[in-house]
Amino acid sequence: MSEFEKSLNPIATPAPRAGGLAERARAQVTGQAAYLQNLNPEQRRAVEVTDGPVLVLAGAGTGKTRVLTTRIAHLIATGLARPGDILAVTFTNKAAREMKERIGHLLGTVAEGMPWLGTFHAIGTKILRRHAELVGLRADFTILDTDDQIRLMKQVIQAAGLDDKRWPARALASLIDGWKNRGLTPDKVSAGEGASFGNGKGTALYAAYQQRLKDLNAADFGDLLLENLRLFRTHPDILSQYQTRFRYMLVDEYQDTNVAQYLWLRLLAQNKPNIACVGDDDQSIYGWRGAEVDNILRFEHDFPGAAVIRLECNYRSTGHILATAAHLIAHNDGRLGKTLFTEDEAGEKVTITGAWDSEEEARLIGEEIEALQHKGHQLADMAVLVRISAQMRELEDRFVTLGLPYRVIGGPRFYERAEIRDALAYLRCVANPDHDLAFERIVNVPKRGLGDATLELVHVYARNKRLPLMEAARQLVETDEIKPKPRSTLRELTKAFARWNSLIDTMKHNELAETVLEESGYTDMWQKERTPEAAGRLENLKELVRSMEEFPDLAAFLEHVSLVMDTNDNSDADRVSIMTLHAAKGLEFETVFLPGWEESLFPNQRALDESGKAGLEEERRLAYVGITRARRRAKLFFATNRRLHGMWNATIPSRFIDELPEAHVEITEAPINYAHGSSRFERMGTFRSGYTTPGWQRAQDQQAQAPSSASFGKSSSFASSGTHAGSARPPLQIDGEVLARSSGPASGFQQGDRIFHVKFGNGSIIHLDGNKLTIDFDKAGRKMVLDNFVSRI
DNA sequence: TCCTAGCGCTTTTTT
DNA sequence: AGCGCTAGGA
Repeated sequence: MSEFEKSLNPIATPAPRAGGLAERARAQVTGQAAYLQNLNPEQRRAVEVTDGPVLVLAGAGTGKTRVLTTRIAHLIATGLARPGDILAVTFTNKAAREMKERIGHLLGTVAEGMPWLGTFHAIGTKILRRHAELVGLRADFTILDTDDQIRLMKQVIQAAGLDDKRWPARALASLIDGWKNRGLTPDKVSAGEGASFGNGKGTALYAAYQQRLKDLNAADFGDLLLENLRLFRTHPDILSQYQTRFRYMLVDEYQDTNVAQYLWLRLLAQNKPNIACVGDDDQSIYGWRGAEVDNILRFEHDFPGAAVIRLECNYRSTGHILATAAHLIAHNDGRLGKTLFTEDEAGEKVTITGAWDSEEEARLIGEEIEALQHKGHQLADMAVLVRISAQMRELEDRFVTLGLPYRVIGGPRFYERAEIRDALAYLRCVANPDHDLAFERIVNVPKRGLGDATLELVHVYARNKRLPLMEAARQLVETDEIKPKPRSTLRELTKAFARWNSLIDTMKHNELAETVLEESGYTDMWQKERTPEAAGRLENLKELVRSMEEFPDLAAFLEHVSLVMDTNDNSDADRVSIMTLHAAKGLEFETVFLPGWEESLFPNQRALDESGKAGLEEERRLAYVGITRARRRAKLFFATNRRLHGMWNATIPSRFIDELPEAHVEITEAPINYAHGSSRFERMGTFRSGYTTPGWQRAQDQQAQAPSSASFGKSSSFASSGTHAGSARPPLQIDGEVLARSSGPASGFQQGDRIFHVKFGNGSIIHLDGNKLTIDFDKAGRKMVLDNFVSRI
C-alpha cells in the first residue's frame, strides 16, 4: 500500500472498488486525481492552495460546496492531513450533513471519520464537554433551548425585584444573546448598554443569569461558544492543544459569522493559519442576528498574505436571471465585488407582474404554477419565496382551493412543538432528575392539581437546602408542609420518576419513552381532547418515539435534540415549496416566484427603520438571494393593495424593481381577465406608472400629502376585508365619514370629475375618501381605486 | 386551582 | 386577523 493510500484509510484495506479510493488514487499517479478534473481553474486553485489563509469568494451557484468538500478530500487524499486533523465548521446541521455525504462520495468511504466536521455549536459543545470543569460546569451539563432560557430569565428578573411585565424576559434574552454573539461576558458589557434594561440592572441580570446557569449545570446556545473563548483564553495549554490538532481549518458561509465565532476561529488559527473561509458578502442576510459582514470584508487584513480566490462562473442560472441579480446587487456599496457570468443560454427574461391585491397575486401565482405543471414541470422544481411568513397564509389558502400540493419549509420546527418539548422534558427528567427547568415544565402537565402554591413550596425548600427540585419534592412529601391532596400527587409523581429512572439500563429507550408518556397521563391528555389538532400532536409523539430508534441510548438521543433542532423530512412527494427568502438561502429551483415586491414589505420598513442604509443593503442582498435561487425562471410580483394585520393598505412597487435592468426583465400581463377587467395595454400602464418614478420618491410624495405618516396609514386603509372581496368585489362603499373627514381633499379630485384609469378606462368619481376614489366606470362598473392610478380627462 | 375573556403585538431564524 | 399571554373571576 502506498503512503497516500494508507493516509486515506489508515485502518481497513478493502479490495479496490470501482470509482473508489484506490481507483481515484491511481488516477492521480497517472496524471491527476479524478476529483480535480471536474473543477474549473478557480475552483481548482481554491482546492489546491493548501498553505496559508485562503478566502474563497463564492458567488451564488458557483460551486461553493463542491470546493469545500473537494478541498477536504484533497487534503486527505494527498496525505496532507488525516480526517481528524481537519476542523470544518458550518452553520446548520443540514450543511454539515451534506458535506459529510459529499466527502463520503468523493473518498468512497463514509465520512464518519470526520470527527471535527460540524456546526460551530456542535464542535463548541464537544470541546466544552472535555474541559467543562475548567469553566465551572460538569461534563454532563445540559443545553437549554430558547424556551428554558426565557423561563430562567423571567425568574432572574423577578428575583431582582423587577416587574417582568415592564421588562419582558424575551427582551432580556435577545439582549444577552446579542452580547454573547459579540463575545461579551458580563464584565465586558459597556455600562451604557448594560443600563439600558431593567432600570440600569441589565449587566447585573446578565451576571445573575450566568450564575443560575452554572447552578443548574447548564449552558445556553451562546455559551457553547462563549465558554470556549473563556476556556481558550484562561488555559493557553488547552488552546495550543487544539491549535496543534487542527492543522487545517475550513469555514463555510463565512459572511454569516458573528464576533464570537470570529474570535473563536482567530484563536484556533493563531499560529498556523491554514484556514480557508468560503463565503459571499452579497449573501449576508443575517446581520440582524449578529452576523458581521465585516468579518469577510476584513479577511485580508486579519490574515495577511491571504490568497483571495473569486469563483465567478455560475452554473445555476440562465443569462437573464444572472444579469438581473447582478445589476440589482450592484446598487450596494462596500462590496468585495464579483462579476458573475454564465456560459448558459440567456433563457427567459425575469418577469414582473403587477396584481391588484395580494389575493390576485396569489391567484396569479397559482395559475402560473398550474400552467407549468400542465406543460410537464414538476411541482418540486418550483418555489414561492416570501419576505415575511405572514405572506404565506394567502398563498396557502389559494393553493388549498386549487388543490395544489404544497409544503411550507421553515415554520415551527418539530422540536419546537409544545407536545414534543413536553415529552422531551419528561425524558430529560427521567435521564437527569436534576433538570429543574424540565421538571418545572411538566410537573403539572397534564393538570394534576400541582399549581403555583405547591410549586412555590418546593421552590423555597429547594433554594434553602440547595437541592434540585425533584429531590426537594421527594423530601417535602415526607413532611406535612404540603396539603394532603397535592402531597400524595407529588409523592406519586416523584416515585414514578424514580421508577422510570431505574428502568434506563434495562428497558429499550424508545419503549421507556412510550411507558413514560403513557403512565404520566401525557398521551391521555391529548387523547381526551378530541380535536384534529390533538390527533396531529399524538402523531408527532409517535414520530418522536420512532425517531429515538436511531440512537443507541437515551442520553445520546437527548444530546442530539439539544443541538439539532431540525429533523430531516424526507417526504419526496411532488409539491410546491413555500418559504421565506431567508430559508431559501443555499437552495435552488427551476422556477422561483417572488411575491410582495412592495415598499414597506420588501424592503421591509422595519429593517429600514432599525438599521437604515445597512438595513436597506441587507434587504437588497435578500432580493439578490431570492433571484439567484432560480435556475431558469424568476417571476416577481407586486400587489397595489395588501392586507397586513387585517387591514388593507395601498402599496407601491418596491424600489428594487426600479433597480432591475430593463434589458433582462419583462413586464407581463395577467393571463386571464378578472372581474375588474384588464388588457395588456392597461397592465403595462399600471406598471409603468410605478416603474418610471422611483418608488421611494413616490412614497415621499404620498407621505407629503397626508398630515402625518400615521394618518397616511389610516387614510389609505380600506375599511375592512368584508368590503373588499377579491375578484368578486362588490361595488365598494366607504363606511367612514370619519375616514373621509380625516383624510380631507388630499387627492385633488372632486366628486363628479371625469377621469381615466389605466386599468378600468373612463369613469366618473362618485365618492372621495382621501386618496381612495369610488368611481363608476363606463365599462367596468363601480370600483374603488387609488388616485395615483387616475388622471383627469 | 382552573377557565376564560380580553389585551397587545405582529420580520427575517440557527443553534 | 390571529395568536399567546395574563389577570381576574368561579
